[in-house]
Amino acid sequence: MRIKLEDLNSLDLDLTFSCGQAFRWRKLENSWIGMVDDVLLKLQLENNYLNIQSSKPIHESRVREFFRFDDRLDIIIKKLNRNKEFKTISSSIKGLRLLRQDPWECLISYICSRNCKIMMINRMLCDLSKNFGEKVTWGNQTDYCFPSPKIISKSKLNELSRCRFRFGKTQANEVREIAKIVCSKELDFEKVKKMSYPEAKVKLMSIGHGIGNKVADCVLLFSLDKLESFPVDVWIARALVELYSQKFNSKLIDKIKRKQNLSPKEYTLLSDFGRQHFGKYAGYAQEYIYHWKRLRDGAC
DNA sequence: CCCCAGGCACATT
DNA sequence: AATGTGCATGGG
Repeated sequence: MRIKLEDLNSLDLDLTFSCGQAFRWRKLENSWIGMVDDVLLKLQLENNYLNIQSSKPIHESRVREFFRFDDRLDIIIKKLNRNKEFKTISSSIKGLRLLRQDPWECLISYICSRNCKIMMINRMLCDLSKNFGEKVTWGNQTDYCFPSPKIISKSKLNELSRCRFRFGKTQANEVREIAKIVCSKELDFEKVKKMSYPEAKVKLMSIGHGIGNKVADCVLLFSLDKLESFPVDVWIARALVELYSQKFNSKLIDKIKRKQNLSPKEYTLLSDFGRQHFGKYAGYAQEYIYHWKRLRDGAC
């Protein structure tokens, strides 16, 4: 199968899969390999086409949904470019798309992301999949489905904590507790998806077990269609200081430069700034700024 | 050996 | 409401 792209700037696979939004995709020569639902995909760009090979049939509409091809990237970037600081950034980053990920996998991914390097996040999620997910083999490629909430909820803490979590059994327990809450439908992603951004964020944060401001905003942006979400991590905070220093007081700026943790109020101040500044596509701006700042400061 | 990484929960002030 | 601390892995 192949999907015709709007133009050459509407998709860059390297940027989209290595910018730190999704964690289990891998590059093999000229293509990217990973899972969508229980299907193993091999993706390749060729001129204006996205070529898709899959371990079993997958509908084109599902791939379009995953890549958010319903978002007109050219129009979104054009709107964001009215901000002159952003225009400079976006001029060097073409074809970075937000993905529409599975909310359950996305939530666990960002639980694992806390205070952790991206390389280690990748590994934790691959450990989880390899140890608890269903194996998929296709030719000489092997991958694993992300384990269901049910499987994780019934796992033993000792086995779960073999997945090399940043905070060991404490974090394994968080993952398992969240799995139980998802199984019980106390957290129903389809319902959260229908809520407004503020309502949805309150709902996610009410769960606890490691879901704070940052984790909630990432899940809302990357899997629950809340494109106005503007997650603030250390990189975004530093980028905002660099780009818009005149907008913040010197105490906050100093705190960010010293790499001290932000209070909930300070988080909200920065996230609200992003939203007010960039509007309903603030999340796209966030991801471009995140990638730009990391590249600039030589993050690995 | 040192450092610190897409934070959060909880105790203390 | 702000600040401090435990969490406890593993790569550079």
